[in-house]
Amino acid sequence: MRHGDRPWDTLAVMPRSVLWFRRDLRLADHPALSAAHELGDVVPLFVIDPVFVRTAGAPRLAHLAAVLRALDDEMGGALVYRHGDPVDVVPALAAELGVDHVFVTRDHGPYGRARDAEVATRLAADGRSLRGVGSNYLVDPGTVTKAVGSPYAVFTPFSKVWRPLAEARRASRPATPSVSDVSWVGAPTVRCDGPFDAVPVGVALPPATAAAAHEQWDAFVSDGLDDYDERRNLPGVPGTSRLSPALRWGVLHPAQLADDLGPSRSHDVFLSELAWREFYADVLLRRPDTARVNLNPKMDVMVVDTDAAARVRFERWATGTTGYPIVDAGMRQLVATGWMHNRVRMITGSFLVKDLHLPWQWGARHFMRHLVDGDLASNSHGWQWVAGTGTDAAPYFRVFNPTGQSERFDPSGEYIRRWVPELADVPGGSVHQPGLLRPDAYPAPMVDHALERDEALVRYRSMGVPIR
DNA sequence: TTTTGAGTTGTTCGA
DNA sequence: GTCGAACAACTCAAA
Repeated sequence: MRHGDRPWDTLAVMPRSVLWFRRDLRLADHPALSAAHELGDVVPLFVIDPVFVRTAGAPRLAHLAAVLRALDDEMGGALVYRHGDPVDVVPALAAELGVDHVFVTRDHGPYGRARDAEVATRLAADGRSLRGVGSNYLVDPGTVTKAVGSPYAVFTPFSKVWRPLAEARRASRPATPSVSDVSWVGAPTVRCDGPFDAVPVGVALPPATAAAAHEQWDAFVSDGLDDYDERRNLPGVPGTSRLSPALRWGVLHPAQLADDLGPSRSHDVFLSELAWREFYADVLLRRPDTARVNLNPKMDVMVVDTDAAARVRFERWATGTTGYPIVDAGMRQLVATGWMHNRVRMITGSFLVKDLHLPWQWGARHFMRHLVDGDLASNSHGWQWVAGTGTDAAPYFRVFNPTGQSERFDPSGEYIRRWVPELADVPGGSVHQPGLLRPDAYPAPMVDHALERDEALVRYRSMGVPIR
């Protein structure tokens, strides 16, 4: 928008508030929207924050752009985009519009909380307010505590407290105003431009519209959810909902998924996965530094490799040329599509930490750059779980065997053949055996798993301190 | 107050 | 091939 160009002056109605969208890119089941709507006409805003654009890979940006386009369409093209640091942009827009309130869904991440605190301060200096309503979770991070008030560091006790709270949240939520009831006050002269328009889209992205996400969920509920317990671990079959990107951006709220869950074992396992997401958000809220450092400080003395040779090993891992088919398949699926099956996230993660002896932070950063569903809390603590530095109560000697995992969870080799095309002709189960595969076309295993497993155990034992 | 038992996702070895 | 033990020892709630 050019300086001095004030489209608001020509509007027939005066907006009463701004709804600043961040990770809540939907119109249904949206408490902040409901609250804003009660005050009157709403200006919907999305701020293109250079901090995000800088750190996000192409599929991530492309998916976000598609989601925003879909949301904008639902609002009849009213969505207002602004570029820049929200700390400057949001108070400036509120002043320009003369609105007293900026509504948001509360953000519980380290960056989001610091940003929102600063925005709130700036708005308050002007006599305006930032009003946080609702969250992207069934239970707000920070609510689940032990009897003494301290947070949980182990999942199972957390989830026992979480479940009834989640059910209460699911059962009681504000009515969603119908889209036609909301008076969006947009500005047609303010277009989405800049980095988003230049995003190359060469991969199949997750559903961007709320309708498509709901359709995908309904399809999963009718065909998949009942077998979730068994099939979720098989990367070669569509046994998961694949809705993590929709949850990441708030195209769906987890309450909408929980609505359809019953008492069966498989449904319960799915609810547990939602609980894990909320557990990790809770841990990161209470320990914002654990996106970078070990949750368990006793693990800080653990020796990891960071020299030039380590960087070379990291490159082979990142490019999917380790010579371990299941690892390479996963790493290539990640880069090609912006998504990786969860079972394979664990296998590739374990390989980076325990076979290559690299810092989990290197793997976490790579995942965050590429994952369309990349969520700081789930990603950081998923990695810490694999590395044995985080919330896992199990001892350190749990080391994944990439070949064994491959044989167990991709027995037919279907997943491997899909993502490692040079092995497409290798028949049946022989596709799991590294070192015996097309030596002309496929790399030999870069390390010997048995040796590196021993090396990892030696390093853990040599810390000379209790593990926890 | 102290003790006890279970804890997302594992592997290997030896009987 | 299947099965239990060993790996080694923290957190948390219930008894």
